[in-house]
Amino acid sequence: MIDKYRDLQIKLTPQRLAILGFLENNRSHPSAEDIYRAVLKQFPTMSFATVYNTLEALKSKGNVQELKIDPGKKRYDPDISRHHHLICMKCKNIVDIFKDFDISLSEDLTSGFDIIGNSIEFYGICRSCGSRK
Amino acid sequence: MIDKYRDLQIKLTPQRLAILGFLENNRSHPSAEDIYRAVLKQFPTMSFATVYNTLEALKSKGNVQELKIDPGKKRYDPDISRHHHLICMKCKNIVDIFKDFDISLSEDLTSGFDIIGNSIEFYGICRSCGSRK
DNA sequence: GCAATTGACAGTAATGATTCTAACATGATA
DNA sequence: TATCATGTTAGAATCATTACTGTCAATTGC
Repeated sequence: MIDKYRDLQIKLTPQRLAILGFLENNRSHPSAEDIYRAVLKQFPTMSFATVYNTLEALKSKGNVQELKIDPGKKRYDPDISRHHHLICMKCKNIVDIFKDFDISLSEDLTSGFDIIGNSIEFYGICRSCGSRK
Repeated sequence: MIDKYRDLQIKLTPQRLAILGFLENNRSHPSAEDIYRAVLKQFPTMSFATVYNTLEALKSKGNVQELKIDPGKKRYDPDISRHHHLICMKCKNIVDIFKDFDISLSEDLTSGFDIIGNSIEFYGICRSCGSRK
């Protein structure tokens, strides 16, 4: 576990390992609060500051990506491979979409921007929200 | 001006007309505060509540769309035609991209969601931020 | 035309997410 | 061991947003 994250080049404290452990293989795209709540069980003194600090460290090392999908709160995705998201407009559940789309921009559309990347979000209603009415 | 917005089916008060006037042909994707500041010149008693209420009314009538691009604050786009956005990762400037991409999802990728729409964001560095270093 | 209802307004309070701060603890290094 | 950098913590501060309240103006039914 420790070996796995050694190349992150950040100090691996117990709190950070707990956060990393919670994020590992986590497909739920948790918010800072979700992470806080989960890690609180192991570390009752955990504070939000530590969660945010750790997320910031992981983000800057490119080990976690911040999702802007949910207005009002950030959500975090430990899967940094290229993929897209599908979000339920009712319950805000997010699922991953692994498919490549060709959406390159021709020079005349970039307004002089240096393009670095893109992301695609799909919106809809998930099965359980749809069947609830 | 009034005629133009009559079909909105909302009461057209002077404050609302000022907001509508500011939004008309506005390509800056303003935040609630941008709108508040702009309209404050005409209506020194304007309050944030009125800005948010009006935006909510316009949104529910489908006359404005809320952008989730900028984490920490919502931004609003009076252009409701289908288009995408390119955002500067430094200054958060947003420019419109008018181009159609074919990004439909095949049935096996939807996880049972009823798909309603999608949006594409491009990320990069705008000319002035790039030349600043 | 006149009360009653509705909707909008401004101001303010409350909330929720995030960031900041200062004190303390810990670990690595010399 | 002493020093230094970094991480943790609790709480305060901040920012965007939402909710609430009393007031007022426009609109409706009579």
